[in-house]
Amino acid sequence: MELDERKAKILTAIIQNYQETGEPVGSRTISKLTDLSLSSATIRNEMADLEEMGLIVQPHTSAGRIPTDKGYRLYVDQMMADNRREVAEIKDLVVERVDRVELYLKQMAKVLAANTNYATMITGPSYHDTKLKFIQLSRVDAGKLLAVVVVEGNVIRNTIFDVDEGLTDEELLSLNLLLNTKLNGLSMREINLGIIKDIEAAAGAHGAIVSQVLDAVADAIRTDDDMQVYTSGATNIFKYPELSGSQTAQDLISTLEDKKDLGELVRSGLKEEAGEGIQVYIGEELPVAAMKDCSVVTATYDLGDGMRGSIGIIGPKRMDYQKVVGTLQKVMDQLDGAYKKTLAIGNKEQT
Amino acid sequence: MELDERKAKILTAIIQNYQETGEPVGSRTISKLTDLSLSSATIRNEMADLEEMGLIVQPHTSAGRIPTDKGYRLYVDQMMADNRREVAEIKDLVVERVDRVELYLKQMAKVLAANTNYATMITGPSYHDTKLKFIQLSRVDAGKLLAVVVVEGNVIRNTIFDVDEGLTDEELLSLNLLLNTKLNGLSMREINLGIIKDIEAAAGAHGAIVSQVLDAVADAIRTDDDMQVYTSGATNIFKYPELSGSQTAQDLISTLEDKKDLGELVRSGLKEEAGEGIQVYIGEELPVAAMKDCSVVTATYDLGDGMRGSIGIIGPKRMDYQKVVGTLQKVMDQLDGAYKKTLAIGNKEQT
DNA sequence: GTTAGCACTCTAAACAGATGAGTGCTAACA
DNA sequence: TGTTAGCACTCATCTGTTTAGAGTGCTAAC
Repeated sequence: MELDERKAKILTAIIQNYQETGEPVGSRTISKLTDLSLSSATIRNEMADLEEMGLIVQPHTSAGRIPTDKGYRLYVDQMMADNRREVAEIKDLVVERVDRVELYLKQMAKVLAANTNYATMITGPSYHDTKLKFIQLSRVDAGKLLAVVVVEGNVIRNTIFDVDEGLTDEELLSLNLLLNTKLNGLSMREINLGIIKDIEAAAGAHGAIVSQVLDAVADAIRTDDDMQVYTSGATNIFKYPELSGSQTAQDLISTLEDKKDLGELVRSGLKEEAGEGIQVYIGEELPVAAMKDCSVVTATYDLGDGMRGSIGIIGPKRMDYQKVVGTLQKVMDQLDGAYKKTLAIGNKEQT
Repeated sequence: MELDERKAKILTAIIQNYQETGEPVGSRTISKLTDLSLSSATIRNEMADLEEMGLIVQPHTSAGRIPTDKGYRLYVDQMMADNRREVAEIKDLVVERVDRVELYLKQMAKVLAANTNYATMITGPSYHDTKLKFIQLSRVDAGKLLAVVVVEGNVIRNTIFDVDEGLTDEELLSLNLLLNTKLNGLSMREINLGIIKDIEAAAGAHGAIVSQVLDAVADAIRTDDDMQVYTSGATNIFKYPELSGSQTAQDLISTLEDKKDLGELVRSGLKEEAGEGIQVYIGEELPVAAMKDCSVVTATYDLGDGMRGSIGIIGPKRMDYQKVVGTLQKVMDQLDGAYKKTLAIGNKEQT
């Protein structure tokens, strides 16, 4: 069986109507809705075909049809490109006084959730490819050092750690100088054994302490919870009856609260960098069981300086894919390198 | 009407049975449950009295009775002290490698939620009374300074801020020295205009920069979101049918996600330091409308060094007050100054 | 003061039609 | 050959009714 243009139109109409109403859509509705000017009987014949092809199903006899995962997949892959709707301006994208990427992302999650009416998640960037900008060791207590690390994007990390040997103030000063000279501009990934050896040698008598320091630096850069995930708008799922059925809602909210699965989900999307970076997962395609009634659209953002992470929007299968993809696309465009600018403005306001 | 001992026993029995089952409890049940060996008819008479006193109600005619807010209040205030049950050991209180109070509290929230089966929230400590331990200014970019502030408890805060004047390395060094000398051991609250003037004078030519720096320090100490609130176990509310009724659940989860109301709620509790610091809010007593079907038990923790905040446990009105209060009491005992010890261990493991 | 007995109330569950949306099929039509 | 009108059929949903059971309040007896 082949999907001719008329069938495609009908499928699109079903998907779009179901998206709005959440109710199975019948042949009469389609007959009136489309500009095909066909009777409901004809539509019925076509719908029978579409059902045979596995693109739509009836929840029960004598009910209208709803799209299957396969139907959505077809829709997303082929039909959406055609009539790309102009995306409404994103409101409330007021990002004020942000001197930390984390806050920026949190705000972004909130704004996206408010704009789309779906749940959103954003993973914090991984800092492995981010360049070191500044390292500062200071003594806090006797035997306790504070390491402050600033990386590109003015992201600040710090740890307190113990050192075995005592250091004089002068030694600390020269160690600081040494570290900054040797490491400045390098990313964590680029710091290899050779460089470490180099620094140890240069540190002379206190070479032993270097590895301790570098460990602490690595520790500081690695975000606290391995990878941070910010979620927002979890309660939006209550807006969709098919999701707020007790068990589903519970599992979903749990998943969103837990955030562990989410990181996993998004990370897997990060690897395959196909297309324009926006990916759509529909129902069973998702690796997380709790989400089998959902669709997730993910995108990879790049704040510049190697700060890359991803954004996911979680909604019912009947989510407005066009709007979501469009919004995400738009946000990505805005985000692309935009952080630095915002940062600059933010800092100016702050003083 | 007076509440004699028998009535009290019956009220207690009703509350405890309702706590377990969540169903209105009838006279027969009480008759069998208590050791009063009274017939259901007698119990009925007593229950009619209790109802008249406003301590219990029938959801509808021909249903059993459930406690009112007033009934719970009486129970919590008077009857709980008597037979304080021995609290089960708190499991999973594994606090590993924590060098930040924030993480510690997050873990604590999780553990409490898992142990009680209620939702929990913990507010981060306010640092206004915490003593400054160490301040470090460093130049990151031209015209951009990084201020790192360490307070008691090894809590580290930082900001990047712009300065108008250029500073030489020597000037920066002496400014650092000056700040540490003048401010060490003081809390934010203790830094008054006199001290600021003092420092400005001592800074000489660069006196103007001092206020900028102090602003930044204050900014750094103030936690990012004014006051941080960590929540956990929000989905536990689905375990209680009377809360998971669509609208209530939605509002509640929203409230927990939003966290703003929570801070308010807990903050108000912080002021009145009555009793042993543990307070119980029942239903309408709560200032947050979304929580009118809930009870909240709050406690104030003190990690030492002025780091004080509070823990709240949110559950249905029929929550196990004894267990919750007991658990909270226990956690408070463990927490009392325990953070420092944990911190020390954590740091040792880390190196 | 306590208890047994009984009539009464009200909820929840179970059941039975009635309704109507929607289908599939067939036959007629262009 | 594709399209349409008509019709019988299905089934979820709604509505009203019945039934069972839990629990009460009251009264009268102990």
